[in-house]
Amino acid sequence: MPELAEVEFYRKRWHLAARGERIRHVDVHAQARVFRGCDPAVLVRALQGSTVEDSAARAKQMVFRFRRPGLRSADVWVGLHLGMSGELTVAAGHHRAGPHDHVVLRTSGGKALVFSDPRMFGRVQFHTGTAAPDWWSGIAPAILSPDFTFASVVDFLQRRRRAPIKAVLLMQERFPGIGNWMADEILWRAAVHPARAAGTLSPAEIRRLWKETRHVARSALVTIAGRGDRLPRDLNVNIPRTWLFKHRWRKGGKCPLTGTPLAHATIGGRTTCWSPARQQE
DNA sequence: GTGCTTGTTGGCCA
DNA sequence: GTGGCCAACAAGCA
Repeated sequence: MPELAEVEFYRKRWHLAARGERIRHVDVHAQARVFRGCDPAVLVRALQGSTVEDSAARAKQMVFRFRRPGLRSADVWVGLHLGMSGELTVAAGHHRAGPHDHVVLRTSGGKALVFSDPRMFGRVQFHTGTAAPDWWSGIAPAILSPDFTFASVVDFLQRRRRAPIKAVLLMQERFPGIGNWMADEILWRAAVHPARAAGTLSPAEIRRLWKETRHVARSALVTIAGRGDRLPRDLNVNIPRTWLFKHRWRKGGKCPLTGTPLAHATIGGRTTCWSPARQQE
C-alpha cells in the first residue's frame, strides 16, 4: 500500500508517539529479508539506550535519527522502506512480536514501536555518522519542491518517449513517492490515457500532468497524513468519494466525474484503472 | 488449487 | 551506454 502519503502517515505515527523517548530494548527478526544489506545485530547494539531525535519522509522512504548518550558527534540513522505490505504501528510496551513484526522498539514511555511487513519487500537500512547517508541524500528532489519543474518533466518524458506514460510516472528518479494508485489518480485527473507513449503527449497534456502530479501529491499528503501534529485515525478515513481511489477496486466501479464504467488492464506491468470516457487512447 | 496484489531490482534484449 | 520489458522476491486473500 505505502506510497508518498501513506509513508508520511506511518512516519508521523511513530514520530508523534516516540519523539524524545529513549529506546530501552530492541527486538528484531534477525533472519528476515528486510535486513538484506544491513547487520541487525549492529542495529540492535546501536539503538539500545539511544533517544529518538527526529524523523523525515522522502518519496517512499523514511528515516529516523537517534542520538546515543556516549556518541556526541555521531547519530544513528535508521531508514525504513515499507515495500508492498509494510506498516508502522504503536502498541503497548508489553506487545509480543508476531511472525511479521521484524523490528520492535520498546521506549522509556512504555510504548512499542512496531515495524511489520508480511511480504518482506520492505527494507531496513542503517548508518552511523554526522552526515546523512547516501541512501537518504540521494533520493530525487520532492515533487512539491521547486526542483520539480515543468521543464524537468518535459525532458524526462522525452527521454522515456517510447514507454507508456503510466510506467513513466512510476519511475522514482523523477516522480519520487508516486506509486500505482497515485499514478492512476494523476492520469485520470489530467485526462491522459495510461497506455499513451510518453513521447506522444502534447505540451498542454504535459502541463496538465505536471500540475496534477503536484496536486495529487499535496492533497494526498494532507488528506491521508493530516496537517501539523494532527494524525487521522486511519489512512483512508478522510479520502473523498470524488477521488478515483474510492472506486478503482470496486466491482462495477464508476468514474466519479462521468458516471461511466471504469476500465482495468495491465499497463507497464501494473494493474491500471482508468475512465475510458475521460481518458482516450 | 488459481490467480491476483498500492514495489524494486537485475538480467536480457534491441 | 541507454531504454524498455519482465521475472523474481513472499505471503495473504478471494
